[in-house]
Amino acid sequence: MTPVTIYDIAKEANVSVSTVSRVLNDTAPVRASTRERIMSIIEKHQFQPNAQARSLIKKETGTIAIILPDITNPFFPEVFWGAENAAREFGYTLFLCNTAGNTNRESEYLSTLREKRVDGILFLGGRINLKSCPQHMAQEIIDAGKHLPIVLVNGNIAKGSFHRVYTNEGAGAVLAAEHLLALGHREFGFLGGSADTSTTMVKVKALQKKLQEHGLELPPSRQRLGSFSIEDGKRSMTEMLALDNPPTAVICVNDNTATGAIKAAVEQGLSIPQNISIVGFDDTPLASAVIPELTTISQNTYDLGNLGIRVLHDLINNKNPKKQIVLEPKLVIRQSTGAVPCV
Amino acid sequence: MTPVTIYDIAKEANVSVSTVSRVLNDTAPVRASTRERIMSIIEKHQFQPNAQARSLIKKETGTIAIILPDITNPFFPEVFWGAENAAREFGYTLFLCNTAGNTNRESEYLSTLREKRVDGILFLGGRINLKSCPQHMAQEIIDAGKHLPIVLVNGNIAKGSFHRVYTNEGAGAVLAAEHLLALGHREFGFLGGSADTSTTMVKVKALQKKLQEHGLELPPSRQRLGSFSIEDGKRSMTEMLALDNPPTAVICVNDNTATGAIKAAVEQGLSIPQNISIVGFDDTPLASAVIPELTTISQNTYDLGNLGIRVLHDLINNKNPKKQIVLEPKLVIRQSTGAVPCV
DNA sequence: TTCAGTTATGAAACCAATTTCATTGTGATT
DNA sequence: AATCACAATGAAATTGGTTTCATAACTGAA
Repeated sequence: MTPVTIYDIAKEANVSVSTVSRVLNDTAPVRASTRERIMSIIEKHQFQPNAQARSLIKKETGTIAIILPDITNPFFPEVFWGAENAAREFGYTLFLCNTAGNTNRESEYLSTLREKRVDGILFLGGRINLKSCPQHMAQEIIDAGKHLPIVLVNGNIAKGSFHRVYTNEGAGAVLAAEHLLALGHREFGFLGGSADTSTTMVKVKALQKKLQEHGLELPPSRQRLGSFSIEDGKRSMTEMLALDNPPTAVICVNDNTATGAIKAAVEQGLSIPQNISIVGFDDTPLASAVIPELTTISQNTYDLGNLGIRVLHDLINNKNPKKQIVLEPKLVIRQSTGAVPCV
Repeated sequence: MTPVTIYDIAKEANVSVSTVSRVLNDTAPVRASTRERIMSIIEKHQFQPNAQARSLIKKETGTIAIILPDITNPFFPEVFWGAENAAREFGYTLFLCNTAGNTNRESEYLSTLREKRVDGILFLGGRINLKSCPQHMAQEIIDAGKHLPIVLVNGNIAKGSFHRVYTNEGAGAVLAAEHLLALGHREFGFLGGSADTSTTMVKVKALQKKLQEHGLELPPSRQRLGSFSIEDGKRSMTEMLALDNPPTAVICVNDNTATGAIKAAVEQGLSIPQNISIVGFDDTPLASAVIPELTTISQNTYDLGNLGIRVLHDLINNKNPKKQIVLEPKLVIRQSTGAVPCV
């Protein structure tokens, strides 16, 4: 039951623990015959050195944590997958910490992770995604940052000096707008997300600016915020369709809400894209699963995680990575957008 | 930069480390004034005890690993979420390990996790989901099981004596069949999954048996296996619709393939459920996102993870949990099934 | 006042590895 | 044969905590 230790191996092989350690880590020459004898004893007992003891002295755990709001949102598993593959390259194991948008949970995890001496933290969403995350609200994150490397993905903290990897979401909103403008649309709507998240407001702002350039506007009645869920997208879209002047083109904060929007439109007897065009965001698997398939803005989700870990790895090894990496989104045209309907 | 240790605290407070440890763990009475003095020094330095050092002597890490095939498959995030909430109750942090169906990766993770002395492992999919996972193929898992507690979720290993939590998937297939039989269907098809996974074959077997009871059969031409993806579901469904005698009711291995099936049917100009009925499996978010919404078999995905951790926790604490927990699936009727079309 | 029983504390052992330093053995060079 | 370089190994310190054991100080009862 009690696991065998390096001392047990040493004893059975009639050598000192130093020698066993050398065999284990190939850190100094050991006579071939001795090495083989030790190895066979290791095999026999299926001995595995205790990583706790090792990291105690090495001052590194080979462990990184990913903190994110909601793994059941299909955007995040893709980020995780990108992160995990990079982590594997460098030999890290990953803690996954869901905060469920709960600030307490965020703080708790931050504290636990510091106790467990993770080598670094990849932080997505939560507080760092607030429209403005003021310093006092992010104190635990800033404090944690003093003790270990942290990389922020798709977010920021006012006055924080964290390394960041993020998508230019404003540019994404502009891509969507340009696509719809080219199709002749002039009546726009925006759907989903909550007003205190930057992922929402950055898009709204960029969209408004772009429309203004074309002498168009995005009236408050055609901005319906809320949460990031399918249900909420559906509800909001239903409301928007009941307006006196409903939009002919709707841009959504993510694919979830866009899916909800499609459902609402279909329920109202509308055809997509004949009667109304809908654009999603993120290009999650949902985008191509839905009928009609969603035109959406892809944001290199996999790379967000993958690059995040690479930056973190450099940070851990004092390699001075670039402070910011900005990824440019792409427009993916599918079936949910088309020419403006004739009036 | 170098983190402060319990020795630093002790020195600054003019006490021994034992006393600081007592304050930290409340393991023996400490004079109030001393306690306060120590506490304030701890606060001042934001001292956090090193969990590595602690677990070295306590022989527990407060860490559990979840091994699963593919976190981007929407079934698994829900399992993880259930697991995480139970884990939090007991104070565990979770490693997440994606194997991507790769046996090597599975073995590697198993080895790393043992080195890192996780308190236990929750194992889903992968080898344990093979139609028959023979002992020699699962040797690493069995070996790992000798050294630490493992709970299998939705899977099994021949001759292994692991604790298990799983859904009665055969019963789920029967529920789907009964629903469709009641709607008058007599021409059935089955879609998706790979022939060497038990999650696929259990359903096929149960379905065949049920149909036989009604004097019906499931000919090989109407069983199209493959992978678990949307794309594959679509491809298989297209093939099946090209048969001389296409089915009027199709049961799918999961919601992904069912979604693919819907897309294929729609592409062929069929209406659902007027021309053909489709049933999914798992009740993932996809099931209610898709249009028409999927009739599907719900398998208490959240509980699978949540109960899995509870069993594991009992196992870790020698509390002798039940060897098996079987969850019964439920039929969720939505829009993708209807009466058999008149001939 | 003395004795027992707590309360409060420190010294040192322990956990399981790595690493430094010292020592011995070996073969090659002069 | 003496010297040197390096191969091969062990003893002991170190990492940062927890825990046991011993002891000093205090409290209340006899």
